[in-house]
Amino acid sequence: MSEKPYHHGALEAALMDAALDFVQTSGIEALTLRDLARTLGVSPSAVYRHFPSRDHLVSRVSQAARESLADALLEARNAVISNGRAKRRSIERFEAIGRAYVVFATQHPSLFAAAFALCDVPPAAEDNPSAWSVLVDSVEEMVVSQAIPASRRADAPIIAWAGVHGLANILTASIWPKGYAFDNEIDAVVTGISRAIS
Amino acid sequence: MSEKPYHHGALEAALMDAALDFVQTSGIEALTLRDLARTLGVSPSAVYRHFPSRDHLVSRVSQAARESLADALLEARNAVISNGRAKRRSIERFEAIGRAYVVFATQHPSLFAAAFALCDVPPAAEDNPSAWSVLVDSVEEMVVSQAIPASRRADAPIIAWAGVHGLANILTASIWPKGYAFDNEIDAVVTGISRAIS
DNA sequence: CGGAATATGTGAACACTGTCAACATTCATG
DNA sequence: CATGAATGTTGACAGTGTTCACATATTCCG
Repeated sequence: MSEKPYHHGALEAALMDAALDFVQTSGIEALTLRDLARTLGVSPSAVYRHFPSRDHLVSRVSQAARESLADALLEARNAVISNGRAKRRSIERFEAIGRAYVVFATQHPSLFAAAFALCDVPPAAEDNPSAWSVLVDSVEEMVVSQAIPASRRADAPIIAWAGVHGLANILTASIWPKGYAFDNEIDAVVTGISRAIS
Repeated sequence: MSEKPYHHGALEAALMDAALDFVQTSGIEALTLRDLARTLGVSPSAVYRHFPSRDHLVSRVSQAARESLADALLEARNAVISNGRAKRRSIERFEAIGRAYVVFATQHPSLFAAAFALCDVPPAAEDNPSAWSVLVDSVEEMVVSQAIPASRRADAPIIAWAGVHGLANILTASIWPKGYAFDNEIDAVVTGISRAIS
């Protein structure tokens, strides 16, 4: 029945959860240590027992966002029902990943922005491979299934990432030329990427 | 000989200049009204005689950055020496624009980031067409010279913008998979875009 | 010309932020 | 049980955007 135990018990995890919630609704730059502490019923300086600075907290949130994105990509890849040959299946998976990337950005714009917000605190060394390696693996699958020539093995991931990342940024940055509809252009870019790496 | 005239004379222009200088070296989020006022030898609240809020100032800086970018694109386009046919020339111009986009971003990363920093204050209605219309015009030139099929007229600008914008963001956001060199990938993406819209 | 209206700059305040040092409380481990 | 480590609090500091009352210069009109 103790109303307020002196120790929270799991502040670090609670901070991460609350921070992620807040970022999704208000954007990462609006995230405030004092707000966070307030909603958790905790003093502002308590945060410093778990994060050396606000930037470190933001960096962890950013990392979590990247993992969310990677999960969404993998899920989309695995959701592809493929009754065709390996060649066609590899292409369908690749395009599903590309679409999922842009869809994730439009459905969770603040999270997506947070995922790639450049923070002063560098992310942990081996942290971003996840989404990247999903892409690289998908390209490799296309190579072995002979959907694309092996000579494109190196460049294809960059080309693909640039395409979907650019479209995602354009769509979420409210810089959008009039007269273009979202879904049509997702298709245009994804199929364009497929042509580019064929 | 008056050491400090009460009125600055051209504060608004001076503010814009100083702000642009500052942004190029320190990034737009580090820009501070008080710093700005300090370097201009002026009181912080003087800024409010020319900009309703910091966000409006930032919005103007962002707009100026976009104009810089558009200028760089046009310059690159016009620098193409074309002794070939119209068809080949249109492609060379198009690719020069694409390269210039990415090069601008890598040479002025803070300015590029500022150009597309989403600010709470919406940019003036017809402000971003410039860079966009350079691209659209270039695509149109390729269509009339029959370098690309007319059926791609609508999608080509989006595909191209997504590609170079994505690469530019990836290169400047310090999210760069190891083992890839900048220049090689600029080439890979630009030529990839050309294939995508052919 | 001269005075009034207007434009521009100043100073002091307000609420807010991240951060830190000193102190309080609880937990864990000998 | 006692002692040190872990965790949370309080109060402060400098710095921020913003506003309000006031000071000064410029412009404009009779």
